[in-house]
Order: sequence, then C-alpha cells, then structure tokens
Amino acid sequence: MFMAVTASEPERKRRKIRPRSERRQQLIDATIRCIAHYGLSSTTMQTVTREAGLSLGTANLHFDSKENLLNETLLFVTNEYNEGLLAIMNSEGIASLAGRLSLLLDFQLGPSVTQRHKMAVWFAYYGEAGARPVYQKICSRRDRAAAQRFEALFDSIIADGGYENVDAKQLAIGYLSLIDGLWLALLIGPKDLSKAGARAVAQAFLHQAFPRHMA
Amino acid sequence: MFMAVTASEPERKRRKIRPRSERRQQLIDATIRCIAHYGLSSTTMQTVTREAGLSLGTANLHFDSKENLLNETLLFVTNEYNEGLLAIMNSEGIASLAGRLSLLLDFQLGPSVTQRHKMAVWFAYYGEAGARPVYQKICSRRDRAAAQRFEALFDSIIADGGYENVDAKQLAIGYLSLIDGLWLALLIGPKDLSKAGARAVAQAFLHQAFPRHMA
DNA sequence: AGAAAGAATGAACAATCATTCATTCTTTGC
DNA sequence: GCAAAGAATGAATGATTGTTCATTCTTTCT
Repeated sequence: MFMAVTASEPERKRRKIRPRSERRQQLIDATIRCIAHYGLSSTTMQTVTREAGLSLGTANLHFDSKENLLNETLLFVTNEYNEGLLAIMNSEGIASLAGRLSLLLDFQLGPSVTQRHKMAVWFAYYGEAGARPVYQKICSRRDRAAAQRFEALFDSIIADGGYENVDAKQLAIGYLSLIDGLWLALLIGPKDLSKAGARAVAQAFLHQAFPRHMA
Repeated sequence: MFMAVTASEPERKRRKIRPRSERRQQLIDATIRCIAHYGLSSTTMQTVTREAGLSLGTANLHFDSKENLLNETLLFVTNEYNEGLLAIMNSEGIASLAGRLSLLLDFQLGPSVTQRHKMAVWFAYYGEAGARPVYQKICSRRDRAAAQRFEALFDSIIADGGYENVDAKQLAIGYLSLIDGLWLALLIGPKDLSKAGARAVAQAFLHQAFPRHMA
C-alpha cells in the first residue's frame, strides 16, 4: 500500500542550529519572563525551555544545571543595571553635577528599569538571598558598588554646593534604600503609586538634600 | 526465648495531644524559621514538620494544604506587624506627636521587627507576590493600611508644626518605601549597614521633613 | 558530495514533593 | 475505669522535577 507519509505527518518544526552565546541569551531571557510570570519557585526547566521554544536537553547542554542557569540570569540582570549606572556616572557629555543626578534618577525609575519583568526578577532573587549565599553575594556586590559610586557623586555635589551638616555616605544609603523601596511599591501595589509618583518622591528626597542641584 | 523488649526498644517519644490553635501556631512558627533558613522554594512539608517536632500528617490535619499553611503564615506575620503599628498609633499614653513618631521609628527599625527571621519572611513572600495574587493581596492590604495611618499622622504633624510645601501623602509613601529599602539593606548586606545606621538614616529623613518634631 | 563535528532533541530515570488514610495513641466525660 | 472523640502518626501513592544520553539533525570543511 502506498501512503502519502509526508502529507499526513503533523508539521514538524525545522531544527535550527545557533551559536552557544545566542542560545544562552535566549534561555536567560526566557528565564526572566518565567520568573516574572510564574515566580521563582514555579519556574521549572520545562517552563523555561518551552518559553524559549527549545527543548529540555538544550538548557542543560548550555548551562549544565538549573542552578547555574538561575545564577547566570541573576548575573545578567545585575550587570545590565550596573552598566546602565556606570554609563551615566562616567559619561563625559554631561556638564553639570545636577544634570548627572537627574539622569541617574531618570534611569533608576525610568521605563527600562521599572518594567514588571525586571522588578519581579530582582525581588524574586532578593527573597531567596537570605538562604542562598550565591544570590546574596551577587546582590550585595551590586549594592555595594552602587553605594560607593553614589557616595562619591554626593561628595562632589556637597563640595560644589557648599552643603553643610550632610553625610554623603548616609545620604547614599538612604537614597538607594528609597529607590529599592519604591521599586517594591511599584511592583506590589501598582494602583496606589504611579511611576511618575515614585519619581516625584525620589526627586523630593534629592531636593531636600541638595536644593541647589535638584528642582 | 525471653527478651527484655522494652529495654531493647529505642526510646519512643510520647505522643502529646494539644488543642488545634496551639498546633497551628507551632507550625506557623516552624514555617517562619524554615523560610528564613532554607528559603521559600526549599521549604517543604517535611522540613516544616520536622522543625516543629511533629509529623507530616499533623500539618495537613490542621492546615489542609501547604498552600494554606503558607498563606496563614504570611497573614500571621502581617497581622503581628500591623497590630504593633496600631498599638502605637492609638496609644493614649503618648502626649506629643513627636513622641509618637519616635516610637513608630523605634518599632519599625527595632530589634523585634528587624530580626533576620522576620525580614527574610517578608521578602520571601514579596518575591513571589508578583506571581501569586493571594500574597499580593495580603501584602498590598498591609501597605495601604500603613500608608493611610502614616498619612494621617503626617497631616497632624504638618498642621501642628506649620510646615509648608510638604505633601503628607508623598511623605508617607517616601518614608515607608525608605523603611522597606532599609530592611532589605539590613537583610542582604549586613556588613555595610548596622541597625543603628539604618535608624539614623530614617531619622534623618524625618528630621528633614519635620525638623521641629524629630531630633 | 561526503563526512566529521557538534548542536538539538525528548523519552526515560531517579529523586523529591504534597497529600492521603488506615491505624495508633491521648484525652475527656461519665 | 471505660468508652467515645478525635488528635497524631508515617508508610504508601501519584504527581512533578532536574538530569541524562542515545539518537537525530544541521552545518561546515575539504
């Protein structure tokens, strides 16, 4: 009996071969979406690979283990944020300290950083950091780096503006804690607080500290 | 053959019967310790019941499901915090607004609330709240309640002190976000920031806003 | 064109988890 | 003391998960 085998077969997706780095990024992106959608504890290798449009084996081929994939995902998000900060900190096209400060605020509470995806990932890892030293190390390294940069910037602003009775270190801790808290407020209770509202709160904080540098 | 059966038996713990409410609290306490120690995603019915010194079946007997146990644990921690705030807010033994404000700060950054256990539990649930509507509802209800109370208090302080150009609502959001961020800083990077340091940061925030009410 | 290299697959496996329930044990009311 | 009520147990179950690896499929190089 003759049969049109190819016609009766369900469509089979053609397998594509792509370089390792591209697959890794594809899987990291899928992991971010899964964590935001299902939460860290319900993010499985199945959901991630399905989200990425790949198979189970591919994830282990490129990341060896789930643990490693999660670590690399946290590292990616962390680096992305740090590089965004650094780019503004070191940018030479900005003349005034006030302009730099304003740009930093725009970045930290801007649309790129305050996407639900990104914030959900941050706090998913923060929530587990207490029990997982690896997460804690990555997160605290990021926080320390940011704190040092802001402290240096605030030092310059204090010198520039002749502000008195202000401690740059304490202000940096306060400002960065405020930003973290505002992210959390945006993530958990989106009805009470708009992004513009959060921006206004942070701006008011900086205005209180440096009235001659922030409107 | 005669055998000293009772002597050769390993010691068997005598089973104790306790009322339902006591067992529930015992299991909730164990859940808090497990979340702080193992993280939410590694907290299993096994680890919780072992930590509580009870058997697997007991947990399901009193809570029906793991999901329910986790919800009740979040509710307990939330209520504990809310009642602590309310007790100070409604206390009649405090004469001045300044004193009340100071007590609230002491409570929010005091030793009871800033135990590692408690903070780890907060952020474990916050981290999953993006994906679990139940957690989000409980958390956001707490946040809204706290924000309203602080807004009312700040309104009184503004009227009392004749402060101008300050918005009570915005200040309340800022202050509570700052507290959340400081908790996170205490939990993740305990070396950079002491509890006294965190308290100083929050105090500075309030001093900037209400210089005649906070030292 | 042909073959070597290695990327991709997913069924199968072993481990772990929440949940069930027949049984055992305490307490309480009489 | 005795029996009823129901609290406590933990082995067994079924579902889910991370990981493996024999096989299939693409691409590249000669």
